[in-house]
Amino acid sequence: MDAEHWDRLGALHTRVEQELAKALQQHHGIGLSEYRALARLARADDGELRMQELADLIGLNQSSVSRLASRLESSGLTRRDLCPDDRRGVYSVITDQGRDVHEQARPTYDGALRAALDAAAADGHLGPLVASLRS
Amino acid sequence: MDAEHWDRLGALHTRVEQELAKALQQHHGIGLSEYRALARLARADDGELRMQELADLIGLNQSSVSRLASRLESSGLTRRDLCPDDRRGVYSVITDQGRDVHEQARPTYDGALRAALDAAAADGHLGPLVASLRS
DNA sequence: ACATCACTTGCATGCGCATGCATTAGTTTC
DNA sequence: GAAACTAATGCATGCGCATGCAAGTGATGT
Repeated sequence: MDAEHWDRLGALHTRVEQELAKALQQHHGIGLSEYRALARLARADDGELRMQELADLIGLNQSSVSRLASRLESSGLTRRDLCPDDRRGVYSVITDQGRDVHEQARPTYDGALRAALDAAAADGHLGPLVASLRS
Repeated sequence: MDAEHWDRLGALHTRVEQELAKALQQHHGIGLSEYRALARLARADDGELRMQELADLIGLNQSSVSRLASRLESSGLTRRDLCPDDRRGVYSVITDQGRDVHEQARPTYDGALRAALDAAAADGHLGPLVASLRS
């Protein structure tokens, strides 16, 4: 895995993420980070996670997650809940509406992922890489 | 390759790219896109590429590349050159100083890539993925 | 003339870094 | 032991930056 191969992987990543983002934005009005946060919350116990946990799980830093939670909150997809035993802590909790949006968006996401990978596999430059990832 | 695997690949990508960016910024005062543009220009014929070519090669928008070229230009690493036979076109051309910076930065980039991948390989969650990429 | 192409520019968005505020934990002092 | 200081932790906010999209500018071709 040299710089050349990493470049190709980056190209693949960029393309696929762009397609995923476009599909989610178009069909559900949410971004990629929003979707991933909802997905993590949906499978968490009680649908809630501490901010920093969420940050680690979706690979964003703490401040980005704070703003992300604000966006989700103002869309009614999550709410904030104070941690009872440590009043510094805040839970981000998925709402019923958030679960609905996630349920509806999941097939969009999965489908767009398959489509994007298929398209990349047909690309002469990226095809072999995709094939090796799928094996 | 389902959503779960794609998530892991994204996590790996994010981590490694961050390390690469940090290393380049710290040791050479340039960002990742700047480095990649220099690398592409350095190996192009006469060290020059049309804007759109460069955009395709590094996976950025054409408008982003226009701004990227501006940044490189104001740092003296590239210059713009009008295309003689098609006056709509603009070449971005690497300067001697740009080649120097690229030569100096390349080992930093390659070393940071190796280090980041080694670190990820040691991670229980990402290790298998890195191993499969390296095979 | 009109459409197209290559690039630039205005604008909005999402991100990371540095910082600040509130809370908690640990340590010293009396 | 209680009060007071000093970190350390969890999150929010100000700021700047790179990016994408959409509209604009100028050159080319038909």
